[in-house]
Amino acid sequence: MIVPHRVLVLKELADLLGVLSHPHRLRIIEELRDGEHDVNSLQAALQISHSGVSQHLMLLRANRLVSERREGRHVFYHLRQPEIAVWLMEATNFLERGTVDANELRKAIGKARKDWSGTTQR
Amino acid sequence: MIVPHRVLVLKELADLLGVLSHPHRLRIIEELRDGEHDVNSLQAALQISHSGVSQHLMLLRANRLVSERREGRHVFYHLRQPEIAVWLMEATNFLERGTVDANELRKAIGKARKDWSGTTQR
DNA sequence: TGCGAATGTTCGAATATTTGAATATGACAA
DNA sequence: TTGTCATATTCAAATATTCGAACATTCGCA
Repeated sequence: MIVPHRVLVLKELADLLGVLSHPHRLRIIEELRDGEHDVNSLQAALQISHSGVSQHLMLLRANRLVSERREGRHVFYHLRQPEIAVWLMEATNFLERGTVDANELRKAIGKARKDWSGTTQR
Repeated sequence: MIVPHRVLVLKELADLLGVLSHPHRLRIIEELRDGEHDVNSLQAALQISHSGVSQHLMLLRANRLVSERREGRHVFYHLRQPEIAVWLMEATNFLERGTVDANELRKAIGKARKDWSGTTQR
């Protein structure tokens, strides 16, 4: 039995997950969680080349995860749907998969959750 | 300021999302949502080569998303954390991103949600 | 024992993603 | 207007992913 709408939705969902599946892009989303930032401040936070930041932002923009606001020569980016950051954080529940040292990871997850809790806008 | 535990967690999270970001693997997770299936029945459902199914299962297994139960010459797979299927379904909220025809996608999402609701195993 | 069905593994070609370097644009300040 | 800073875009190399075909293994049954 062919179920075309499922196939379509799963394709879209896979694309979305693919866009999200990069540490730098997750960091960007994390940074934008508590409000807008310009490219410079993102670059400072991520410690990668500005062209890298720019390209990741381009991908996020193309997939409508962020949008921009220009102000003079600065471009400020913000999350279109801040709830996505909350949703991503829930994924830490599924994270203990034994690929790195389990204890170290568990501790890191605990700390990260603490960092993240309560800071999300809206 | 360097925040190593965040980097670690985001790396892990990105890996997880990467594993999930393939339509066939999402289909497998969807199929397994309501209980275990063997490779054959998954292949019948997905309509791809058995080696494809096998390779996707291998990846899911390596990332501890599924586990197996052998019974004679059959191998039955099930989700380690069925809640992950529920979590994935929530992502359909973020899906309307304009990459395909928005109306068509909206309709498909509606149907898929209907299919999915209520069927998930505890 | 030997055959066939169910599953797993390996390989290489095709394709996609990531990266940094180089170049371009556009706005502000002097 | 000229220079410079913030951001975008393009390109090509390096790397990773996906896929099907071929081969391997294991189990159950005749």
